[in-house]
Amino acid sequence: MKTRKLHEWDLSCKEAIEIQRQLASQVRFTAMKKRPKIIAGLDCAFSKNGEQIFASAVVIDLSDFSIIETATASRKVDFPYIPGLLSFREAPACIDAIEKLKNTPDCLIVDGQGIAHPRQLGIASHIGLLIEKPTIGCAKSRLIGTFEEPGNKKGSYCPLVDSDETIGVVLRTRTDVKPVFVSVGHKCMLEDAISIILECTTKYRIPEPSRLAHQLVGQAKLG
DNA sequence: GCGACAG
DNA sequence: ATCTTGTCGC
Repeated sequence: MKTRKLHEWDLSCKEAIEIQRQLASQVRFTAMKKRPKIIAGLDCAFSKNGEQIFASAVVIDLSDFSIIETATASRKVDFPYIPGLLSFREAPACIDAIEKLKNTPDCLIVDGQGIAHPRQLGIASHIGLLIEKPTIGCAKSRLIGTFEEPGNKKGSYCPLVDSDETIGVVLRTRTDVKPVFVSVGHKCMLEDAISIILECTTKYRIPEPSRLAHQLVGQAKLG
């Protein structure tokens, strides 16, 4: 699928932060029109020496979780890992993989935060703006915000709060298993994000699209 | 200055 | 993210 170029990627931290501030105002929180049928998962991995980054996208049919299409890409790493600036390190490779997809998913789940970010522009939101499609951030740990421990049953969740605002939820995707951090990426509402993540989660803690993308990128990294 | 800090 | 095997438990 097509993506658009919103800015350069060869940036200093200061420039990257300024771009995040500018892009954050473009994020939209609109209700998802229809229940998504085709969903994609995205994930990255790095070579042992840390010089190469790999990204993979897996498109699945939500009705039966069958894989419709997959794509992988790799390139040289050119930005360090800095909390809050993750997208400048991983998004370029992700975009490469996304551009190889022939199908256009109704929604894309990204490994990381959406608006639950210091400047409301986590990697899920950033990628959402680049592809102009609904995106959801599903992270395995917290970046910012405070929260109470959700009930231990699958489906229970607690708000993730920052400055008196609900920026996401801490969601239990499996009974008695560590919860995940879900936040809106772009073009959807928190309620959409929660239901979609739960709908995509079956046997494991991580939603199926993301889990499959993780497996695939692990393969791509090997050879 | 100290502690926190997606992947 | 990455370095890494077996092992306890349902």
